[in-house]
Amino acid sequence: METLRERKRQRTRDALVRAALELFTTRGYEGTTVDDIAEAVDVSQRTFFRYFAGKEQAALAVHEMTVEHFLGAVRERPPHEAPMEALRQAVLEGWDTLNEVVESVVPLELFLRMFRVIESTPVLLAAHLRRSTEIEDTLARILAEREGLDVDADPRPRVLVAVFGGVMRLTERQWYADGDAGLDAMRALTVSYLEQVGPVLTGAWRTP
Amino acid sequence: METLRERKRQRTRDALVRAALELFTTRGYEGTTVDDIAEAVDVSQRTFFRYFAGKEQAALAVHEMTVEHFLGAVRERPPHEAPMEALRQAVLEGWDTLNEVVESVVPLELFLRMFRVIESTPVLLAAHLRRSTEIEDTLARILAEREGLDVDADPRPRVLVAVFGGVMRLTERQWYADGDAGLDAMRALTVSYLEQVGPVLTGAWRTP
DNA sequence: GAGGCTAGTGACAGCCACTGACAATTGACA
DNA sequence: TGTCAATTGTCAGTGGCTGTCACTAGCCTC
Repeated sequence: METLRERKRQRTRDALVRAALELFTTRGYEGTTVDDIAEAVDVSQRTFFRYFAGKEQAALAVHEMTVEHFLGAVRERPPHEAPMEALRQAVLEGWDTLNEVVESVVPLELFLRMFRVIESTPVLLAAHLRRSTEIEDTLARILAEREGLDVDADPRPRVLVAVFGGVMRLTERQWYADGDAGLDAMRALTVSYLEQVGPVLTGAWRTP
Repeated sequence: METLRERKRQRTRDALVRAALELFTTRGYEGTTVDDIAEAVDVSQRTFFRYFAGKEQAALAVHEMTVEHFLGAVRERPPHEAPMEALRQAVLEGWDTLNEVVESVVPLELFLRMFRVIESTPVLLAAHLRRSTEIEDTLARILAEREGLDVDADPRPRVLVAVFGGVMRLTERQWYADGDAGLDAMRALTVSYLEQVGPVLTGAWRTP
Protein backbone atom coordinates (compact mmCIF):
# COMPACT_ATOMS: atom_id res chain seq x y z
CA MET A 1 0.00 0.00 0.00
CA GLU A 2 2.72 2.44 -0.98
CA THR A 3 1.93 4.54 -3.98
CA LEU A 4 -1.01 6.86 -4.28
CA ARG A 5 -2.36 4.72 -7.05
CA GLU A 6 -2.48 1.64 -4.85
CA ARG A 7 -4.13 3.53 -2.01
CA LYS A 8 -6.81 4.92 -4.30
CA ARG A 9 -7.43 1.52 -5.73
CA GLN A 10 -7.82 -0.05 -2.31
CA ARG A 11 -10.17 2.72 -1.23
CA THR A 12 -12.37 2.21 -4.30
CA ARG A 13 -12.48 -1.52 -3.72
CA ASP A 14 -13.40 -1.18 -0.04
CA ALA A 15 -16.05 1.38 -0.90
CA LEU A 16 -17.55 -1.01 -3.44
CA VAL A 17 -17.61 -3.85 -0.89
CA ARG A 18 -19.21 -1.67 1.75
CA ALA A 19 -21.84 -0.32 -0.63
CA ALA A 20 -22.55 -3.81 -1.96
CA LEU A 21 -23.03 -5.34 1.49
CA GLU A 22 -25.14 -2.43 2.64
CA LEU A 23 -27.41 -2.77 -0.37
CA PHE A 24 -27.53 -6.58 -0.33
CA THR A 25 -28.51 -6.66 3.33
CA THR A 26 -31.27 -4.10 2.90
CA ARG A 27 -32.74 -4.63 -0.57
CA GLY A 28 -31.61 -8.24 -0.92
CA TYR A 29 -29.08 -9.70 -3.34
CA GLU A 30 -31.38 -10.12 -6.33
CA GLY A 31 -33.04 -6.81 -5.59
CA THR A 32 -29.74 -4.99 -6.01
CA THR A 33 -28.28 -4.36 -9.45
CA VAL A 34 -24.62 -3.85 -10.18
CA ASP A 35 -25.60 -0.40 -11.43
CA ASP A 36 -27.00 0.38 -7.98
CA ILE A 37 -23.68 -0.49 -6.37
CA ALA A 38 -21.62 1.41 -8.91
CA GLU A 39 -23.84 4.43 -8.60
CA ALA A 40 -23.57 4.37 -4.79
CA VAL A 41 -19.78 4.63 -5.12
CA ASP A 42 -20.01 6.93 -8.15
CA VAL A 43 -18.10 4.80 -10.60
CA SER A 44 -19.22 3.22 -13.84
CA GLN A 45 -20.62 -0.29 -14.01
CA ARG A 46 -17.60 -1.23 -16.08
CA THR A 47 -15.33 -0.24 -13.22
CA PHE A 48 -17.19 -2.49 -10.82
CA PHE A 49 -16.35 -5.42 -13.06
CA ARG A 50 -12.71 -4.40 -13.07
CA TYR A 51 -12.62 -5.01 -9.32
CA PHE A 52 -14.86 -8.07 -9.11
CA ALA A 53 -15.30 -10.93 -11.52
CA GLY A 54 -19.01 -10.86 -10.73
CA LYS A 55 -21.71 -9.70 -8.37
CA GLU A 56 -21.12 -12.85 -6.32
CA GLN A 57 -17.50 -12.05 -5.71
CA ALA A 58 -18.36 -8.69 -4.19
CA ALA A 59 -20.86 -10.40 -1.90
CA LEU A 60 -18.30 -12.92 -0.72
CA ALA A 61 -15.31 -10.58 -0.52
CA VAL A 62 -15.29 -10.18 3.27
CA HIS A 63 -15.91 -13.85 3.76
CA GLU A 64 -12.83 -14.50 1.67
CA MET A 65 -10.75 -12.45 4.09
CA THR A 66 -11.89 -14.60 7.00
CA VAL A 67 -10.97 -17.72 5.04
CA GLU A 68 -7.40 -16.51 4.59
CA HIS A 69 -7.31 -15.72 8.28
CA PHE A 70 -8.47 -19.23 9.17
CA LEU A 71 -5.99 -20.90 6.84
CA GLY A 72 -3.21 -18.88 8.44
CA ALA A 73 -4.32 -20.05 11.87
CA VAL A 74 -4.22 -23.69 10.74
CA ARG A 75 -0.70 -23.29 9.40
CA GLU A 76 0.48 -21.91 12.70
CA ARG A 77 -0.87 -24.67 14.91
CA PRO A 78 1.80 -26.56 16.89
CA PRO A 79 2.91 -29.71 15.06
CA HIS A 80 2.31 -32.02 18.01
CA GLU A 81 -1.47 -31.52 17.89
CA ALA A 82 -3.53 -34.27 16.31
CA PRO A 83 -4.84 -33.13 12.91
CA MET A 84 -8.49 -32.81 13.89
CA GLU A 85 -7.56 -30.95 17.04
CA ALA A 86 -5.49 -28.50 15.02
CA LEU A 87 -8.44 -27.78 12.78
CA ARG A 88 -10.73 -27.44 15.77
CA GLN A 89 -8.48 -24.95 17.52
CA ALA A 90 -7.93 -22.97 14.34
CA VAL A 91 -11.66 -22.50 13.69
CA LEU A 92 -12.32 -21.48 17.26
CA GLU A 93 -9.46 -19.02 17.08
CA GLY A 94 -10.98 -17.83 13.82
CA TRP A 95 -14.33 -17.07 15.42
CA ASP A 96 -12.70 -15.42 18.40
CA THR A 97 -10.63 -13.01 16.32
CA LEU A 98 -13.09 -12.50 13.48
CA ASN A 99 -13.82 -9.03 14.70
CA GLU A 100 -10.38 -7.61 13.96
CA VAL A 101 -10.23 -9.10 10.49
CA VAL A 102 -13.65 -7.95 9.40
CA GLU A 103 -13.74 -4.50 10.93
CA SER A 104 -10.96 -3.25 8.66
CA VAL A 105 -13.51 -3.17 5.87
CA VAL A 106 -17.04 -3.35 7.30
CA PRO A 107 -18.70 -3.34 10.72
CA LEU A 108 -18.94 -6.84 12.22
CA GLU A 109 -22.69 -6.50 12.44
CA LEU A 110 -22.91 -5.92 8.68
CA PHE A 111 -20.78 -8.99 8.09
CA LEU A 112 -23.13 -11.12 10.20
CA ARG A 113 -26.17 -9.80 8.36
CA MET A 114 -24.43 -10.57 5.08
CA PHE A 115 -23.73 -14.09 6.32
CA ARG A 116 -27.46 -14.61 6.60
CA VAL A 117 -28.08 -13.18 3.14
CA ILE A 118 -25.58 -15.68 1.77
CA GLU A 119 -27.26 -18.60 3.51
CA SER A 120 -30.68 -17.56 2.27
CA THR A 121 -29.78 -16.66 -1.33
CA PRO A 122 -29.48 -19.82 -3.44
CA VAL A 123 -26.93 -18.53 -5.91
CA LEU A 124 -24.74 -17.08 -3.15
CA LEU A 125 -24.99 -20.20 -1.03
CA ALA A 126 -23.96 -22.23 -4.05
CA ALA A 127 -20.92 -20.04 -4.68
CA HIS A 128 -20.02 -20.23 -1.00
CA LEU A 129 -20.21 -24.03 -1.00
CA ARG A 130 -18.07 -24.29 -4.10
CA ARG A 131 -15.45 -22.12 -2.47
CA SER A 132 -15.64 -24.39 0.57
CA THR A 133 -14.56 -27.38 -1.47
CA GLU A 134 -11.55 -25.45 -2.73
CA ILE A 135 -10.67 -24.65 0.85
CA GLU A 136 -10.94 -28.32 1.74
CA ASP A 137 -8.39 -29.12 -0.90
CA THR A 138 -6.00 -26.53 0.52
CA LEU A 139 -6.58 -27.84 4.03
CA ALA A 140 -5.84 -31.40 3.01
CA ARG A 141 -2.51 -30.28 1.58
CA ILE A 142 -1.63 -28.36 4.71
CA LEU A 143 -2.41 -31.35 6.93
CA ALA A 144 -0.55 -33.75 4.68
CA GLU A 145 2.56 -31.62 4.83
CA ARG A 146 2.20 -31.32 8.60
CA GLU A 147 2.11 -35.08 8.98
CA GLY A 148 4.69 -35.73 6.31
CA LEU A 149 2.30 -37.52 3.96
CA ASP A 150 1.68 -37.45 0.24
CA VAL A 151 -1.81 -36.01 -0.24
CA ASP A 152 -2.28 -37.94 -3.46
CA ALA A 153 -1.09 -41.28 -2.14
CA ASP A 154 -2.61 -41.26 1.35
CA PRO A 155 -6.35 -40.61 1.45
CA ARG A 156 -6.45 -39.86 5.16
CA PRO A 157 -5.89 -36.09 5.01
CA ARG A 158 -8.70 -35.66 2.51
CA VAL A 159 -11.07 -37.91 4.42
CA LEU A 160 -10.44 -36.06 7.65
CA VAL A 161 -10.93 -32.70 5.99
CA ALA A 162 -14.12 -33.93 4.31
CA VAL A 163 -15.54 -34.89 7.69
CA PHE A 164 -14.45 -31.61 9.20
CA GLY A 165 -15.86 -29.62 6.28
CA GLY A 166 -19.18 -31.41 6.48
CA VAL A 167 -19.53 -30.54 10.14
CA MET A 168 -18.50 -26.92 9.54
CA ARG A 169 -21.16 -26.44 6.89
CA LEU A 170 -23.69 -27.99 9.23
CA THR A 171 -22.61 -25.47 11.84
CA GLU A 172 -23.16 -22.55 9.48
CA ARG A 173 -26.53 -23.84 8.40
CA GLN A 174 -27.77 -24.37 11.94
CA TRP A 175 -26.41 -21.04 13.08
CA TYR A 176 -28.46 -19.44 10.34
CA ALA A 177 -31.53 -21.48 11.23
CA ASP A 178 -31.19 -20.34 14.84
CA GLY A 179 -32.35 -16.89 13.80
CA ASP A 180 -30.35 -13.92 15.01
CA ALA A 181 -27.54 -15.60 16.88
CA GLY A 182 -24.13 -13.96 17.33
CA LEU A 183 -20.56 -15.14 17.07
CA ASP A 184 -20.64 -16.71 20.52
CA ALA A 185 -23.46 -18.98 19.37
CA MET A 186 -21.43 -19.92 16.30
CA ARG A 187 -18.53 -20.84 18.53
CA ALA A 188 -20.72 -22.91 20.81
CA LEU A 189 -22.25 -24.79 17.87
CA THR A 190 -18.79 -25.53 16.51
CA VAL A 191 -17.67 -27.07 19.79
CA SER A 192 -20.89 -28.99 20.23
CA TYR A 193 -21.04 -30.56 16.78
CA LEU A 194 -17.37 -31.47 16.60
CA GLU A 195 -17.51 -33.34 19.90
CA GLN A 196 -20.42 -35.40 18.60
CA VAL A 197 -18.67 -36.74 15.55
CA GLY A 198 -17.06 -39.65 17.38
CA PRO A 199 -20.08 -40.89 19.34
CA VAL A 200 -22.43 -40.51 16.39
CA LEU A 201 -20.52 -43.03 14.28
CA THR A 202 -21.02 -45.92 16.69
CA GLY A 203 -24.69 -45.96 15.84
CA ALA A 204 -26.13 -47.16 19.13
CA TRP A 205 -28.61 -44.28 19.18
CA ARG A 206 -31.52 -46.09 20.71
CA THR A 207 -29.71 -46.83 23.96
CA PRO A 208 -28.34 -43.51 25.22
CA MET B 1 -48.26 -40.94 -18.51
CA GLU B 2 -51.81 -41.45 -19.69
CA THR B 3 -53.08 -38.77 -21.98
CA LEU B 4 -51.53 -37.79 -25.29
CA ARG B 5 -50.76 -34.39 -23.85
CA GLU B 6 -48.76 -35.88 -20.99
CA ARG B 7 -46.89 -38.17 -23.33
CA LYS B 8 -45.99 -35.34 -25.66
CA ARG B 9 -44.87 -33.24 -22.77
CA GLN B 10 -42.66 -35.99 -21.42
CA ARG B 11 -41.18 -36.58 -24.86
CA THR B 12 -40.36 -32.89 -25.28
CA ARG B 13 -38.73 -32.76 -21.88
CA ASP B 14 -36.64 -35.86 -22.46
CA ALA B 15 -35.60 -34.55 -25.87
CA LEU B 16 -34.50 -31.27 -24.28
CA VAL B 17 -32.47 -33.11 -21.64
CA ARG B 18 -30.83 -35.33 -24.22
CA ALA B 19 -30.00 -32.42 -26.51
CA ALA B 20 -28.72 -30.37 -23.59
CA LEU B 21 -26.42 -33.12 -22.32
CA GLU B 22 -25.18 -33.91 -25.79
CA LEU B 23 -24.30 -30.26 -26.41
CA PHE B 24 -22.86 -29.63 -22.95
CA THR B 25 -20.56 -32.63 -23.18
CA THR B 26 -19.29 -31.68 -26.63
CA ARG B 27 -19.20 -27.87 -26.75
CA GLY B 28 -19.05 -27.37 -23.00
CA TYR B 29 -21.65 -25.80 -20.72
CA GLU B 30 -20.71 -22.16 -21.26
CA GLY B 31 -20.18 -22.80 -24.94
CA THR B 32 -23.77 -23.89 -25.35
CA THR B 33 -26.60 -21.35 -25.42
CA VAL B 34 -30.18 -22.08 -24.49
CA ASP B 35 -31.03 -21.16 -28.07
CA ASP B 36 -28.76 -23.97 -29.26
CA ILE B 37 -30.64 -26.48 -27.15
CA ALA B 38 -34.06 -25.19 -28.14
CA GLU B 39 -33.09 -25.20 -31.79
CA ALA B 40 -31.80 -28.77 -31.57
CA VAL B 41 -35.23 -29.87 -30.37
CA ASP B 42 -37.01 -27.41 -32.63
CA VAL B 43 -38.90 -25.50 -29.97
CA SER B 44 -38.70 -21.85 -29.00
CA GLN B 45 -36.35 -20.61 -26.29
CA ARG B 46 -39.39 -19.64 -24.27
CA THR B 47 -40.56 -23.24 -24.26
CA PHE B 48 -37.24 -24.40 -22.86
CA PHE B 49 -37.79 -22.15 -19.87
CA ARG B 50 -41.25 -23.59 -19.38
CA TYR B 51 -39.64 -26.98 -18.76
CA PHE B 52 -36.60 -25.84 -16.79
CA ALA B 53 -36.13 -23.01 -14.35
CA GLY B 54 -32.72 -22.39 -15.90
CA LYS B 55 -29.89 -23.81 -17.96
CA GLU B 56 -28.49 -25.36 -14.78
CA GLN B 57 -31.62 -27.37 -14.11
CA ALA B 58 -31.46 -29.01 -17.52
CA ALA B 59 -27.83 -29.92 -16.88
CA LEU B 60 -28.68 -31.51 -13.53
CA ALA B 61 -31.96 -33.15 -14.56
CA VAL B 62 -30.63 -36.71 -14.84
CA HIS B 63 -28.63 -36.32 -11.67
CA GLU B 64 -31.84 -35.38 -9.94
CA MET B 65 -33.39 -38.69 -10.95
CA THR B 66 -30.53 -40.60 -9.37
CA VAL B 67 -31.00 -38.60 -6.18
CA GLU B 68 -34.63 -39.63 -5.94
CA HIS B 69 -33.56 -43.19 -6.54
CA PHE B 70 -31.00 -43.02 -3.75
CA LEU B 71 -33.45 -41.47 -1.28
CA GLY B 72 -35.91 -44.26 -2.04
CA ALA B 73 -33.21 -46.83 -1.33
CA VAL B 74 -32.47 -45.21 2.04
CA ARG B 75 -36.13 -45.29 3.01
CA GLU B 76 -36.35 -48.98 2.27
CA ARG B 77 -33.37 -50.06 4.32
CA PRO B 78 -34.25 -52.52 7.14
CA PRO B 79 -34.80 -50.69 10.46
CA HIS B 80 -32.34 -52.83 12.41
CA GLU B 81 -29.33 -51.45 10.49
CA ALA B 82 -27.23 -48.82 12.19
CA PRO B 83 -27.82 -45.40 10.56
CA MET B 84 -24.44 -45.08 8.89
CA GLU B 85 -24.66 -48.63 7.59
CA ALA B 86 -28.07 -47.90 6.10
CA LEU B 87 -26.65 -44.92 4.23
CA ARG B 88 -23.69 -46.92 3.10
CA GLN B 89 -25.77 -49.75 1.71
CA ALA B 90 -28.15 -47.34 0.02
CA VAL B 91 -25.39 -45.52 -1.87
CA LEU B 92 -23.78 -48.74 -2.99
CA GLU B 93 -27.17 -49.99 -4.14
CA GLY B 94 -27.55 -46.65 -5.91
CA TRP B 95 -24.32 -47.05 -7.86
CA ASP B 96 -25.15 -50.67 -8.70
CA THR B 97 -28.55 -49.87 -10.16
CA LEU B 98 -27.74 -46.47 -11.64
CA ASN B 99 -27.84 -47.93 -15.11
CA GLU B 100 -31.55 -48.72 -15.10
CA VAL B 101 -32.49 -45.32 -13.73
CA VAL B 102 -30.40 -43.29 -16.13
CA GLU B 103 -30.94 -45.24 -19.33
CA SER B 104 -34.62 -44.37 -19.45
CA VAL B 105 -33.56 -40.90 -20.56
CA VAL B 106 -29.94 -40.93 -21.73
CA PRO B 107 -27.18 -43.49 -22.31
CA LEU B 108 -25.18 -44.21 -19.16
CA GLU B 109 -22.02 -43.14 -20.92
CA LEU B 110 -23.49 -39.69 -21.62
CA PHE B 111 -24.47 -39.38 -17.96
CA LEU B 112 -20.93 -40.13 -16.87
CA ARG B 113 -19.51 -37.59 -19.31
CA MET B 114 -22.00 -35.04 -17.99
CA PHE B 115 -20.89 -35.86 -14.44
CA ARG B 116 -17.41 -34.71 -15.41
CA VAL B 117 -18.74 -31.55 -17.02
CA ILE B 118 -20.54 -30.76 -13.78
CA GLU B 119 -17.41 -31.27 -11.71
CA SER B 120 -15.34 -29.08 -14.01
CA THR B 121 -17.82 -26.25 -14.56
CA PRO B 122 -17.81 -23.88 -11.57
CA VAL B 123 -21.39 -22.72 -11.82
CA LEU B 124 -22.67 -26.28 -12.26
CA LEU B 125 -20.55 -27.62 -9.44
CA ALA B 126 -21.89 -24.86 -7.22
CA ALA B 127 -25.48 -25.73 -8.08
CA HIS B 128 -24.76 -29.40 -7.48
CA LEU B 129 -23.28 -28.71 -4.06
CA ARG B 130 -26.21 -26.56 -3.05
CA ARG B 131 -28.56 -29.34 -4.01
CA SER B 132 -26.44 -31.70 -1.93
CA THR B 133 -27.11 -29.70 1.21
CA GLU B 134 -30.84 -29.92 0.57
CA ILE B 135 -30.48 -33.66 0.23
CA GLU B 136 -28.62 -33.78 3.53
CA ASP B 137 -31.54 -32.10 5.21
CA THR B 138 -33.93 -34.68 3.78
CA LEU B 139 -31.61 -37.50 4.83
CA ALA B 140 -31.41 -36.21 8.38
CA ARG B 141 -35.19 -36.25 8.58
CA ILE B 142 -35.39 -39.78 7.24
CA LEU B 143 -32.83 -41.04 9.74
CA ALA B 144 -34.45 -39.21 12.62
CA GLU B 145 -37.79 -40.80 11.88
CA ARG B 146 -36.13 -44.20 11.53
CA GLU B 147 -34.59 -43.88 14.97
CA GLY B 148 -37.61 -42.23 16.53
CA LEU B 149 -35.85 -38.92 17.20
CA ASP B 150 -36.79 -35.27 16.81
CA VAL B 151 -34.51 -33.87 14.14
CA ASP B 152 -34.67 -30.39 15.66
CA ALA B 153 -34.00 -31.48 19.23
CA ASP B 154 -31.35 -34.15 18.70
CA PRO B 155 -28.35 -33.04 16.64
CA ARG B 156 -27.09 -36.55 16.00
CA PRO B 157 -28.94 -37.25 12.74
CA ARG B 158 -27.68 -34.03 11.20
CA VAL B 159 -24.12 -34.59 12.39
CA LEU B 160 -24.05 -38.10 11.00
CA VAL B 161 -25.45 -36.95 7.67
CA ALA B 162 -22.95 -34.08 7.53
CA VAL B 163 -20.09 -36.53 7.93
CA PHE B 164 -21.59 -38.86 5.37
CA GLY B 165 -22.22 -36.03 2.93
CA GLY B 166 -18.69 -34.73 3.31
CA VAL B 167 -17.26 -38.11 2.43
CA MET B 168 -19.64 -38.52 -0.52
CA ARG B 169 -18.57 -35.23 -2.02
CA LEU B 170 -14.95 -36.24 -1.55
CA THR B 171 -15.75 -39.44 -3.40
CA GLU B 172 -17.21 -37.57 -6.34
CA ARG B 173 -14.29 -35.16 -6.49
CA GLN B 174 -11.67 -37.90 -6.42
CA TRP B 175 -13.57 -39.98 -8.93
CA TYR B 176 -13.44 -37.00 -11.27
CA ALA B 177 -9.76 -36.42 -10.54
CA ASP B 178 -9.05 -40.05 -11.39
CA GLY B 179 -9.68 -39.23 -15.03
CA ASP B 180 -11.95 -41.53 -16.98
CA ALA B 181 -13.01 -43.99 -14.31
CA GLY B 182 -16.29 -45.89 -14.51
CA LEU B 183 -19.04 -46.70 -12.05
CA ASP B 184 -17.11 -49.59 -10.55
CA ALA B 185 -14.33 -47.18 -9.57
CA MET B 186 -16.92 -44.90 -7.98
CA ARG B 187 -18.23 -47.83 -5.97
CA ALA B 188 -14.76 -48.81 -4.86
CA LEU B 189 -13.94 -45.27 -3.77
CA THR B 190 -17.16 -45.08 -1.77
CA VAL B 191 -16.30 -48.25 0.14
CA SER B 192 -12.72 -47.20 0.66
CA TYR B 193 -13.38 -43.70 1.98
CA LEU B 194 -16.26 -44.67 4.23
CA GLU B 195 -14.23 -47.34 5.99
CA GLN B 196 -11.52 -44.79 6.74
CA VAL B 197 -13.73 -42.36 8.60
CA GLY B 198 -13.40 -44.14 11.94
CA PRO B 199 -9.62 -44.68 11.95
CA VAL B 200 -8.90 -41.19 10.64
CA LEU B 201 -10.46 -39.51 13.65
CA THR B 202 -8.11 -41.08 16.18
CA GLY B 203 -5.29 -39.01 14.79
CA ALA B 204 -2.36 -41.36 15.41
CA TRP B 205 -1.26 -41.01 11.80
CA ARG B 206 2.44 -41.10 12.36
CA THR B 207 2.39 -44.60 13.85
CA PRO B 208 0.59 -46.81 11.36
C1' DG C 1 10.26 19.28 -14.85
C1' DA C 2 9.03 17.74 -19.52
C1' DG C 3 7.72 14.01 -21.92
C1' DG C 4 6.61 9.28 -22.44
C1' DC C 5 4.56 5.13 -20.27
C1' DT C 6 0.95 2.65 -18.14
C1' DA C 7 -2.80 1.69 -15.00
C1' DG C 8 -7.36 3.01 -14.30
C1' DT C 9 -11.62 4.80 -16.04
C1' DG C 10 -16.01 6.04 -18.70
C1' DA C 11 -18.86 5.48 -22.64
C1' DC C 12 -20.80 2.52 -25.88
C1' DA C 13 -22.15 -1.61 -28.18
C1' DG C 14 -23.33 -6.25 -27.87
C1' DC C 15 -24.17 -11.29 -26.05
C1' DC C 16 -26.82 -14.25 -23.32
C1' DA C 17 -29.87 -15.92 -19.44
C1' DC C 18 -34.23 -15.14 -18.07
C1' DT C 19 -39.21 -13.03 -17.57
C1' DG C 20 -43.87 -10.98 -18.54
C1' DA C 21 -47.62 -10.40 -21.70
C1' DC C 22 -50.50 -11.67 -25.38
C1' DA C 23 -52.11 -14.16 -29.20
C1' DA C 24 -52.46 -18.60 -31.64
C1' DT C 25 -52.83 -23.48 -31.53
C1' DT C 26 -53.93 -28.05 -29.91
C1' DG C 27 -55.53 -31.72 -26.95
C1' DA C 28 -59.37 -32.97 -23.43
C1' DC C 29 -63.90 -33.71 -22.47
C1' DA C 30 -68.75 -32.96 -22.20
C1' DT D 1 -68.76 -30.47 -32.27
C1' DG D 2 -68.01 -26.80 -29.37
C1' DT D 3 -66.02 -25.12 -25.16
C1' DC D 4 -62.27 -24.99 -21.93
C1' DA D 5 -57.57 -25.51 -20.53
C1' DA D 6 -52.93 -26.48 -21.48
C1' DT D 7 -49.06 -25.62 -24.49
C1' DT D 8 -46.57 -22.93 -27.46
C1' DG D 9 -44.44 -18.96 -30.30
C1' DT D 10 -43.49 -14.12 -30.66
C1' DC D 11 -42.03 -9.90 -28.94
C1' DA D 12 -40.25 -6.73 -25.84
C1' DG D 13 -37.51 -5.83 -21.93
C1' DT D 14 -34.18 -6.39 -17.78
C1' DG D 15 -29.81 -7.39 -15.87
C1' DG D 16 -25.19 -9.66 -15.60
C1' DC D 17 -21.18 -9.52 -18.03
C1' DT D 18 -17.50 -8.58 -21.87
C1' DG D 19 -14.80 -6.28 -25.66
C1' DT D 20 -13.26 -2.05 -27.48
C1' DC D 21 -11.58 2.48 -27.65
C1' DA D 22 -10.47 6.91 -26.33
C1' DC D 23 -9.17 9.73 -22.31
C1' DT D 24 -7.15 10.92 -17.92
C1' DA D 25 -4.07 10.73 -14.09
C1' DG D 26 -0.27 8.94 -11.46
C1' DC D 27 4.59 7.24 -12.25
C1' DC D 28 9.22 7.13 -13.93
C1' DT D 29 13.16 8.42 -16.67
C1' DC D 30 16.24 11.60 -18.66
